[in-house]
Amino acid sequence: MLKIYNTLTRDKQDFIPITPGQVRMYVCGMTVYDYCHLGHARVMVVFDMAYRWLQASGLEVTYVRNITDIDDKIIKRAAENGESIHALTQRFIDAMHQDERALGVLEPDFEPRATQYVAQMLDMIAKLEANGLAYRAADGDVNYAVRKFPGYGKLSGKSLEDLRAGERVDVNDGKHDPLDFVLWKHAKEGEPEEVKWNSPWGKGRPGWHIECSAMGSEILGKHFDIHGGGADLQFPHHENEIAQSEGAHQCQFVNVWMHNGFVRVDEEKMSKSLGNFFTIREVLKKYDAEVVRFFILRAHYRSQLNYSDAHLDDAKGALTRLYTALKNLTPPSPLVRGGQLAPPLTRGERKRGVNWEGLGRLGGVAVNWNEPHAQRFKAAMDDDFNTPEAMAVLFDLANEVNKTNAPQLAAQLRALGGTLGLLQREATEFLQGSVIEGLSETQINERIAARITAKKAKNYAESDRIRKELLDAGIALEDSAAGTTWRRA
RNA sequence: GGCGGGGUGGCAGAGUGGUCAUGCAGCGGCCUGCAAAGCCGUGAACGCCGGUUCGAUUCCGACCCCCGCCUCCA
Repeated sequence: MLKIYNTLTRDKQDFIPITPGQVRMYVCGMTVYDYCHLGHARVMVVFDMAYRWLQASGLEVTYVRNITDIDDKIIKRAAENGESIHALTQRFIDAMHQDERALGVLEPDFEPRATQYVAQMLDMIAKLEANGLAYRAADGDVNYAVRKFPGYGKLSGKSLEDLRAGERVDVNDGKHDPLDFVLWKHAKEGEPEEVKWNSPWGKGRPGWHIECSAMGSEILGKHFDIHGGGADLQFPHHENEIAQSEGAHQCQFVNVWMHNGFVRVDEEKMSKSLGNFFTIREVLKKYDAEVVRFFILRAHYRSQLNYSDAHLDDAKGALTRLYTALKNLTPPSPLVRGGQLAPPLTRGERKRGVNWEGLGRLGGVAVNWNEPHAQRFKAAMDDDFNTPEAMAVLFDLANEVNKTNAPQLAAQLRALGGTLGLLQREATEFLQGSVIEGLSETQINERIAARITAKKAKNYAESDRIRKELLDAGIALEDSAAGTTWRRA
């Protein structure tokens, strides 16, 4: 039985879908005005992991992750660049998809863009107004009247009084209460036509919070199973979503709220506002994408994760151990193409019936769920997606593989790794790496041949010299009964 | 200040009322021409102070420290 920690109730509870056998999950995605950083990578990977595990558990999952493609920062950035909003957002949406594919993140079932759901947002604002929860302020904006919604603060555990005490808000602009938030921003002079929509309240654009409420309920319904996002969205974003959705529909919005922990750098939260972020593409120049995915999944999704090169190196070493166990023992996933990390199935592929058909079927290698390691793995994952524990099982299994050389255990290792989106490549491809600086594969093989000749002549000084030379070039040699192989050091 | 989450061995990171996390690093051994990889063995931890208990890192209380949210933020 899968248990999930629910931020709303602050405890781990059995996960019971609203509709038996089906899960509807919504995750707050990116605001696309820049490249994604490692913090975004964590959201993508963490909820991709959850998506995979829910499916592996036999549930039919509808996964929605939105794109915010209208927002103050976007407008500002487009103006700075002298490019249209659409051109800017499309550019970064494309970049985001590239990053996701590299990290082995499956495409969500729906990726709605805010600008495509303005009608639904207006509809929702109208409902809120009709229910006495929204009002038009003197400055023309339509605001949510926080005081009128009795449950406000239930997610974040804050009361309106608490919030007011700690207020650092500026004096305002027509709000009845400083904590009221904007649902509809009225258009101002000088703003491009591209960011204006007609509404009963005049031309303008939607506030950020209403976007997710509207897209979520439009695609998944008024009441759905799981809503996720980064821990920083808990307040006010998710709190406001609850106020909007429950205020408009008069029913419970979401059963389980999931929040992932932050990525930190030098003991500080990594964020755009602090300017201390590493973009995914920057990191991928230096580290294999699967190493990054492994690094993220090696920590529990709710804990904080400190980023540093040393930690990435550590993750690389650990993943190398797993792939070493797989070396020469199992075929790679047939779905791996061109050395890429387990690529996502496209919607088309899934419609044609290409899917996992149960746990671990990613690469066509099925998990044997009766096997003890698989049972431990499942128990760990069912306990609030305890990926660190599940990975420990993977290492235990790797040890068994190394001892026994049993192909079925190696296949099991690969299959279990597949449920996390890991270990689907050919082992030597991972171990040797796609980019070798300085030496070509031919050159490496020439050196190895020369060393073998020297060894046969018992000229160990020369063979050791060649080995050292290659090691200095980042190539480690390994002799075995079957011959000499190499990997990147 | 309010609310929330933490402090585990050299590093990373799970977990548990009473023999094992796991990975990297260390140490000893096997294997090897020597290495590497692998295997076997091994040292090393639970912020501080009380309490409950036969026994607490794990439960309870106080204290210290750290982090996040309260402003856009994954």
